[in-house]
Amino acid sequence: MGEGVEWGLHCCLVLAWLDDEAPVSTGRLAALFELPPVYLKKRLQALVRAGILTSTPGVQGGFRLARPPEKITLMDVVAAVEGRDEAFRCTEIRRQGAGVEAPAGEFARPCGIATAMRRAELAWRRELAAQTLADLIADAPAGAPRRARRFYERLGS
Amino acid sequence: MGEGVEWGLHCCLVLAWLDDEAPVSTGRLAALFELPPVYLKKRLQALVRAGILTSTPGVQGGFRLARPPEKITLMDVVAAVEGRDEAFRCTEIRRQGAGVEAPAGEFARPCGIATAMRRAELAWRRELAAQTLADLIADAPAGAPRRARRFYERLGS
DNA sequence: GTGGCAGTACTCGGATAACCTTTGTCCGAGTCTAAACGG
DNA sequence: CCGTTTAGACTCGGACAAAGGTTATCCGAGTACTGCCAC
Repeated sequence: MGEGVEWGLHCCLVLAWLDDEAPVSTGRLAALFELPPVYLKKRLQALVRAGILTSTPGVQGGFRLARPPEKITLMDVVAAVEGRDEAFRCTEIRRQGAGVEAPAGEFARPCGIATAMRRAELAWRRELAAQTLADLIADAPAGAPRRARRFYERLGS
Repeated sequence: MGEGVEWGLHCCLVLAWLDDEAPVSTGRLAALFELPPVYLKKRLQALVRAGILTSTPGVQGGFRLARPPEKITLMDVVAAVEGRDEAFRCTEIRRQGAGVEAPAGEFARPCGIATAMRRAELAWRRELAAQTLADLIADAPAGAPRRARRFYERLGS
């Protein structure tokens, strides 16, 4: 899994901490975590396409959360950054080789291996969908949001 | 996730179907699914290193299951092929940027994001560990094992 | 005829290239600010 | 002094290279079979 997921989640968390007063630019977000600014922007654009963030162009522009944190699940962010297709991809090799002699009806039911892998991946998705940004905010250390705000305001000077 | 997982699982299933009469060579396994033989061998070697398969060199050599199918979980195969490290890797970016001003004790507890991601991944692993090769055998179509054996024997001619 | 032996063919194992996804970077389109100018 | 205009600078957005990982391949070490030879 790419590092963009970690970046996206932390950025969303910071955006929630900053209380949506004004859009936060890529440079400011990158400075908050010492990340490469331009590449971070590329990843945030994926979140914009998924409808998790909204972007406002122009000077004083930037990103902000499109929904309240309670309405954004970790699954949303992961799917936006990493893609919506499943990790395990069944290529139906059971039909090749020895499978070409099988009656066609045998492939009506999905491959058992694909089913098992999909079941596991579904458990993963379910767990991710059960956690929202609001839950992360609740579990975060108490001082972190305040420190982020102070750091952000000092950044403007 | 690489395609080697699908290949490895199907090969393990075939090895179980063939009843462990004799080692099955890479070429035979590749023919059973029309896969590139040499690259398939590379992936099976990973299963050997993990102790899931045993390999016997020499003519008439090949691979066989190291344990009965009830003792081989999908998690074992996936971990052997794909690696044992977690998909989400926390790089502790919370300590960078605004985090450098935080008191050291704040980082005693693990990052909430990493915890949430780990929880989801644990659910995935738990689901994979709950399914064994024997379960896949039970759910497979009845005719498939017999057809695999016939195809395999005709391959020797 | 039978036991031993050497040759041979076939197998796994690890080291070696090609392709592709991911990572990282750049420049153009659009927008708000702010200063300058005229009334 | 105030409204308008115009230049500027900063932002996002998508198109463009470089790197690491995965995919695919080749050659070397080892083993069992097979045919041959000696006894």
